[in-house]
This record gives sequence, C-alpha cells and structure tokens, in this order.
Amino acid sequence: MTLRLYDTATRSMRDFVPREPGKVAIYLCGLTVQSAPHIGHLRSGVNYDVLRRWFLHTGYDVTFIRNVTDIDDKILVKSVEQGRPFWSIAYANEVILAEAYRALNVLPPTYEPRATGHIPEMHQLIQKLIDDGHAYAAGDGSGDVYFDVGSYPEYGALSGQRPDAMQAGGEEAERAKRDPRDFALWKGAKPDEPADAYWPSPWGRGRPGWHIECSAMTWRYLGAEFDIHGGGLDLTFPHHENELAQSRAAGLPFARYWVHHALLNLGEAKMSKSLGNVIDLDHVAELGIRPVELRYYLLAPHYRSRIDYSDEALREAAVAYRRVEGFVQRAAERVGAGAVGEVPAGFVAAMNDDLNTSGALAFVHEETRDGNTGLAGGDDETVRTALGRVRAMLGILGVDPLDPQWSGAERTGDLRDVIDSLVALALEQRAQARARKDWAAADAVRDQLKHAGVVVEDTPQGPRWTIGEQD
RNA sequence: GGUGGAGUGGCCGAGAGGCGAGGCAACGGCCUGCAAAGCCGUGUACACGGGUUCAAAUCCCGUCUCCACCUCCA
Repeated sequence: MTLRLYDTATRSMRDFVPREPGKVAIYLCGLTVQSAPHIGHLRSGVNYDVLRRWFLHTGYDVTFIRNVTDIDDKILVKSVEQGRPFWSIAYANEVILAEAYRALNVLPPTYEPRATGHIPEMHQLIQKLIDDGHAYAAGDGSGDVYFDVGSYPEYGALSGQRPDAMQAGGEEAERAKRDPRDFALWKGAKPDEPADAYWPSPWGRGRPGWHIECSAMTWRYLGAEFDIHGGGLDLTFPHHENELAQSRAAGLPFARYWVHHALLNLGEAKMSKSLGNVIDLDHVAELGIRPVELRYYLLAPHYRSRIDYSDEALREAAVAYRRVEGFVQRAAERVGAGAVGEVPAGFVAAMNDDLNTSGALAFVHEETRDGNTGLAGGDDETVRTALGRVRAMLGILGVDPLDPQWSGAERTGDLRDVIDSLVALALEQRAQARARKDWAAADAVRDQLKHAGVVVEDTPQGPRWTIGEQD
C-alpha cells in the first residue's frame, strides 16, 4: 500500500510516487522570523514532522529543507523602530523558534537555509527570467525588478485564481508595474529603510522580494525538480503561486506535489500577530500542559482540518494523551521497555490515507485498552505486545513517552532517585498503618504525599507513585 | 464580487452510500479497606429543505451560517 496525498495543484488525492525510488525531497516554507512563534506556527512544524517521520518509517531516505525568511518588510520596520540591526532581530527570533521546535520534538531539518544566504542564486534566477522575457527592471529608476505575470499563461493554476478576476492588490504605490498582478523579484533600496539591509545587484542596491527566495533555495538544495512542497493554506496565494510561476518560467519543473495544512484559529479568526489573538508556549505552560501534550493536540486532528483553539480542547487532548502515557509507563515498569514493536495494519492504512492521524490514533487507543486489560489480568505477553505496538505508533507521531526527548525528566529532573527514597519511607509508614487496618493513618500519608505533588496508586504489585499537580 | 473549504452526539474529532472510529465528560457495574488507575456496559450524532436510491451523515439541487485566500501571514 502506498501513501496517498492530497495535492493542492490538482485538487485531488494522488498516490505518492517519488521522483527517485526510495528517496523523497521535501521543501517546507518555514517562518518569517519577525517575532516569536505562536502555536499555529508550531502546528506547521509538527504536521510536516509527522509526514517526515512517516516517510522515514516507510523506508524513505528523506531530504527535508525548511527555510527561514530572515528579511522582510516587517523585520525592517522593527529594525527602524527599535534601532537595532534587522539581522539581530531576525536571529533572536530564529533562536526562539528553534527552541520551540526542539521542545515539541520536531526533528531538525536536513538543512535550514536562510533567505539572506542565497542572494547569488536569486540573482541568477532573476537574470534568467529577464533574459527569457519573464521579468523586467522597473523603468522608474527604483531598482525594482518585477515578474511579468502576463508572460506566464499558467499563472493562477495552483491556487485556482483566474488572473482576470483577481482584485487589484495594494491599490496605489505600485510604481512601475506594467500590470498590477506583477510581483517584485528584487526591491530597490529606499532611503527610509535600514542602510544595512541591502546587497549589490545588477539592477542596483536592493533586497529580495519575498517569493524568489524559495525558488532559489529549492533549486540550490533540491534541484530543478523535487517531490513535495509544503506550507500553510494561507501561502497558496500569492506566495506559492508566484514561486511556481517564476520557477517554471525559469525552466525548473519544481514541485511534484503541493501539500497545504489548515490553520489554527482562535476565536473567529486565524491566529496571527496582526490580530493579536495569539497563544504561545508560555500560555500553554501556564495551563499546566506539557510540550508533548501540545504536540498531541496539534497532530490529533487531520492536518487539513482547521483547529479552533480552546484551552478546554487542549486540556482534553492532554488527558487523552496521559491515558496512553500512563499505560506505557505502567507497562514498562512491569515488563521493561523492550523493543519497539510492529505497527498495526489499521494504523498504517490510516497514515497512508493522506496522513489521517485521527484515524491512526484510534488504533493507539485500542491497543492501549488491550494492554491495560493485560496489565489488569497479569498477562505479560499481551502487555509486552501492546507496549511494543503503542510505542511504535507513538514514535512515528513523535510522542513516545519513553523517548529520551520527554523521559519525564522535565518534572523530576535528576531528583527522581532522591524523591523515590523519600516516598519509599512514607509508603513504608502507610504500609504499616494498612497492615493494622488503621485507614485514617494510611490515608493521611497518601494525602500528604498528594499535597506535595506525589500521587500514589495501589497496584497488584504494590503502590506506585507519579508526579502530579501540587495542591 | 471571485476562488477554495467547513457545519457530526454534552464537548473534541475521524469517516464519506448499507455493519454506530476514537477520545473527553456523564451514568451504571467490576476491582479496591477507601481512593486512584484500569476494565465492562449505557448514546438511535451528522446545519436546514427538497430529491436520487432497496438503502444517504455520505450522491444531486436549493437555503442558512462560518472559515480561509484574493494585501503581510504557518
């Protein structure tokens, strides 16, 4: 069975056929590092991380490129406002972003190129487009270079826009464009913008337009043609349409599949800096939700379904995850972590069906139930099998509780052994009280531990403790 | 105005012509000294109105509501 993916360009599900057998080359539009990321941005990282891990699981050699846009209008505006170099602002946000990805167990990309590191490649592409009659330098001395949309008949095919029906964009100020739909490949330097934000070019000092960077970087790292181009639904137009137009016009076949994920909304609108309706990792932490639980929340709905964020839904997802996590921990205590096992066929079928993570999770929960039954009945073989399967599935989703990434250390740190000794003392007291049926004394011990954040549960093998919420 | 997409039980959320995904919550039971955890059981859900069909949440037509894009945006 092969993976089927929904391809935006054809608006249909297509069997995934790699350009080269056994290899897949993916380009994901990363973030513009104008500010710290919110969880909508992180959804993008998590969704494509799951796609990537699925390819790895199914035996592909994956080349995964995720870019960083480290220069754009907003960054330059901030640079002027704050009196800091634009690159220091971009880099500071890039560091925060990297930390967020790491916290969510998003694998580092094969390479993470920055727009500003690829000016020569952009120049090459732009020159080729000019030479071939697809682009022109503005006649007003601005130093701008525009893509000539009229020279590319396929324009609009990706996003389903009909060029003649498109609303004229940002009204005035489009200076020397021959057609309002033409877009900037290169932007000439302007006096009111930071003086350190420019590079020399055949058309004068300037900086790149937004879209050209992705065409340049896919070309540089993945070649003329590659397998999958991903990004948020909101990038379909104009960004991806423009990338496609300029790349194709320059003679590059470009992406074979276009994968777009839906956005995360808060209230009535998508989460965005400009609307101010933003939830970030700090807010999630304040709710008592761990990063692994946030990751579960972000990957549980299908990637093409909109997520309407609510604290309540996030908490529910965390509870669902904790059920599975609880099984994994108890099972590992009983039979040992063991090796990662087989992945159930239903899970595979769901994942191959356009990465249906929701459907796939149903199998995680079924296997968890079987495992819990085994645990209750003392059937170690069932426990072992279920544990192996659950861990295999969770590993593909990047949320295996036994992955060193999570490992429970974030709550107990290196103090686990110390706590264990102390708790053992208390539990010994409780055991003595229970032996003489002094339930009040026994419960007092448990209550005190609970108050300190240690939750005690009795099992057929004796009491076990976990770290919970402090009262 | 143009282009995509969505409305599923108290909540979240898959599915896409015929056996009620899964989770959370609720209720009942088992287990437990009590609890916790777990297991078992309990739901006649598919925005509305028509139509097609032996059969529709799933297909067709119409209506309503919502979201995204058409401008920077994951």
